[in-house]
Amino acid sequence: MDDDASPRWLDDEQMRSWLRLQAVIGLLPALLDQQLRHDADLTHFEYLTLAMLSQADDRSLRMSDLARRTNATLPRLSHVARRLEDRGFLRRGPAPDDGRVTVATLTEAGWHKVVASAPGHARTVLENVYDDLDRDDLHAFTRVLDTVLAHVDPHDSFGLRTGRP
Amino acid sequence: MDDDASPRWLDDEQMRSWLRLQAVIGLLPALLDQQLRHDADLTHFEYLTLAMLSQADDRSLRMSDLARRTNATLPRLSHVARRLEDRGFLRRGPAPDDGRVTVATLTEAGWHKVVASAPGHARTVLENVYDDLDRDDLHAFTRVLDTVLAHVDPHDSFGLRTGRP
DNA sequence: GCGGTATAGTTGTCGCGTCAACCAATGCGG
DNA sequence: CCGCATTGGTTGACGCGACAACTATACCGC
Repeated sequence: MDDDASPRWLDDEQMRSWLRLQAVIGLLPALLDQQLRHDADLTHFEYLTLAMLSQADDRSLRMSDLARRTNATLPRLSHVARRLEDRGFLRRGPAPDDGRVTVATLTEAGWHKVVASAPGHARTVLENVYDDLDRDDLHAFTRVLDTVLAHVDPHDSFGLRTGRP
Repeated sequence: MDDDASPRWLDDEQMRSWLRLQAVIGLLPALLDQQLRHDADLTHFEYLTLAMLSQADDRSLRMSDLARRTNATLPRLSHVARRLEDRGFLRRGPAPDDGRVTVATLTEAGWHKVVASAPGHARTVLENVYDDLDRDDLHAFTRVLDTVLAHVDPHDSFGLRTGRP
């Protein structure tokens, strides 16, 4: 199956690191999801959707832009948007200038929901990831993530790597 | 909802890092899944299951142990094991000493499947994560992951933090 | 301004994972 | 030994996300 002529393997240090990375990738999202479900009755992705809207101009975004910022496919976002709309957290309407476009707008209830949920979410992130990292750790970590991102997100879909100092 | 009295927030550096970590967590698993699905017709989790069995004594493990090593719930593993058994990659049978226990054993076909898929998987991991990290990056990365793991995996379910040098 | 193509979203179907209910075997207190 | 709780696994129902098919609007050449 498309085997390389000279199959390489991870050395001991890389394997040690890889096992840990897999554990973090497996456990951290579940933890964030749990916290938000329990405290705010929101999926992490639902929270992310509302949070992105809350930071946008007029608290509104085109579905496509929202999908890009949340790293979601358009169908996925469409489903989630319907549920969030049913719960009264956002509205969807056609764009005046382009009839194909749908713009999602955060409602007042949605805004309050984000404001109420954000601190608990931030607290979870800080406690689990950043509280025990000193500045050197933090910088090294970010630099490594940037290196990885260059491969995993070659087209810079998130717009994260453009402003590297 | 259970707000702390003094809500904290991520500073700029932490936020920069967090956005990148989220991107990696969102994109890397999808990438590994794609590669294995395409090249080996296996889910990343199916591959992990077979790989763990391949490293165990007699290429056999109790379902509970296998679940722990793959970070899966028992129901999830049970479903996957049925599919893998249907495809002839593993067998399940009762344990002689304890009638409640089921032991999963890798078949010859399953062994060959792992051997055939492993190089492509390793190659993907190396190219996307480790090839561009020098030794200092690697060590710093592992250290940070260990720090994070101490929070997200407090009970050391993976048995990764016991042997830290 | 009319056909053809590209773009933006939505809807339906299917597969996987979670949760709860369930079944089977063990161990243990009397 | 005999309830009865505990442990190990499986099964079924439901929900979310991926993929494909579909609708509708806009753009483009002529």
